[in-house]
Amino acid sequence: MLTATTLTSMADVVDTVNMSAPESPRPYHHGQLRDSLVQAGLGLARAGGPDAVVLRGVTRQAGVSHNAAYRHFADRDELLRAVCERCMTELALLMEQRLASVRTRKPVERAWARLSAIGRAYVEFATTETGWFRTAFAVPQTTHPFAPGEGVGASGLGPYELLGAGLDELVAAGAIAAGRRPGAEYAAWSAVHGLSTLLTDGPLRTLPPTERERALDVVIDGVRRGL
Amino acid sequence: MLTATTLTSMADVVDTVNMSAPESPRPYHHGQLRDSLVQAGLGLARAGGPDAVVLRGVTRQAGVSHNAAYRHFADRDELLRAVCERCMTELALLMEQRLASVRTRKPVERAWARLSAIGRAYVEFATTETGWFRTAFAVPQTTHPFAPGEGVGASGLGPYELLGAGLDELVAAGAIAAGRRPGAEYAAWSAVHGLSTLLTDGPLRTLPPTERERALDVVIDGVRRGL
DNA sequence: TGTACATCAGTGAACGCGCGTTCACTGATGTAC
DNA sequence: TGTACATCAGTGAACGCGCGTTCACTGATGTAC
Repeated sequence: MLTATTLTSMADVVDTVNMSAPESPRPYHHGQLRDSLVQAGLGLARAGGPDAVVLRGVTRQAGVSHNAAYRHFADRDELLRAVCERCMTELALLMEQRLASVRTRKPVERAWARLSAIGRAYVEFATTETGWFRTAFAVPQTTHPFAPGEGVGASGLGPYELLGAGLDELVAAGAIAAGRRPGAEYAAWSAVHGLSTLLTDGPLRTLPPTERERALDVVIDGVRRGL
Repeated sequence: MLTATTLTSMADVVDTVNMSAPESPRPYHHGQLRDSLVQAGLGLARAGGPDAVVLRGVTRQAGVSHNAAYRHFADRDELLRAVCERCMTELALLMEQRLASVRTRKPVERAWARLSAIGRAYVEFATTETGWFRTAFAVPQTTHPFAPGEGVGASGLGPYELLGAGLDELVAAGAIAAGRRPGAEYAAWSAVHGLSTLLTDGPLRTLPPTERERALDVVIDGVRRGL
């Protein structure tokens, strides 16, 4: 059940929404307002992070009166939740995309390359789509995090499950001992998530690109050695 | 130049500010309003994070009209910056405190224990003082991050320098090869920072305490093995 | 030591902003007969 | 096939909130003579 588009095509969708609104005077009944509002929210999140996802903003972009949103969302939180989930999906999609381009065939080498791709995609997403990255993790506190089946990519797996699968592959390929598998998510995930937040909102946000690359190499290598 | 108090005493200070305001009718000239405002900001940050540090809030708590703040800060950002720095100081102080209680004498063992203490203090701060932790890293974007001498603890070192010193000790003690030292901050810092944010604002925020401990162990162990 | 006066540190009222949310409403749609 | 009517999906005006910031002001302080 893939509803979100890929990274590149997403920009087009958002632009389309922006541009078509003033052109053709929409009929009284919008038809797919809910989708349009989430789409608009995605655009706002991309540029300004979770705080930019406001009811009046999305309705404005959809060319509709502000309280029309209440026909589709109970309140702002419900809208934000929907947008957060889509951001998570975008992350999953990028991870899948980067995973798919791993060419190596040798099992052990391949398993490591895939884990590395997962981690690098994560950091890539954070640095190139900072607004979405921040939004993906800004789920309203009332929400139970990571309900199964939410924010999943084309494979039906979310970012967290993709990481888990990557670690499983490592064991299956004999790259790491099965005894090292339990809890490995914590180490790997913490490392890439930490680097991501340090580079985007944190004290490393002014790091020049070459140094960013170096930091990424060190972190990915650290995870591998740590396992 | 140690201005901030320790973790435990800080609560008392904030409470004192809260309670003394209505009791004694303050003279027209406050005397140390700037300090009081930052102190109040620290209290707000503790409970509600960076967004809670608002001009009208700190002046309210200091028992002063809202625009009195403009005698001491150019705008809200300047106030927030001051509060952020104090939060960073609190983090440094906790790290120093936990470092000081490392008893082991054997050099190699001691160096590892000290690095572990640094990492654990970091995560402890994030989970027990979440508001301060979030605020410490919410420095307004206009600020250059980590200007030297800012947010330092009693030793004159900030959190980042403390970590660097810990890694240096590891080399000095012969616990790790000197060749592994460059860039090691990135790996270690990313790991503990990532776990901290996942546990506080992220998808791991609902993890039960015992599982949190386990995650922390895995991450700290992963850093050590990674080095 | 006394006094005029500049300077400093507060006050209180007001403005404008954008927001979430509610209200009574109206136009469009679909369904039962 | 035609029509009454319930239901759905929008509209537009309004409320209240808390915020940052500015304005003209006033009380307190300190300093030059």
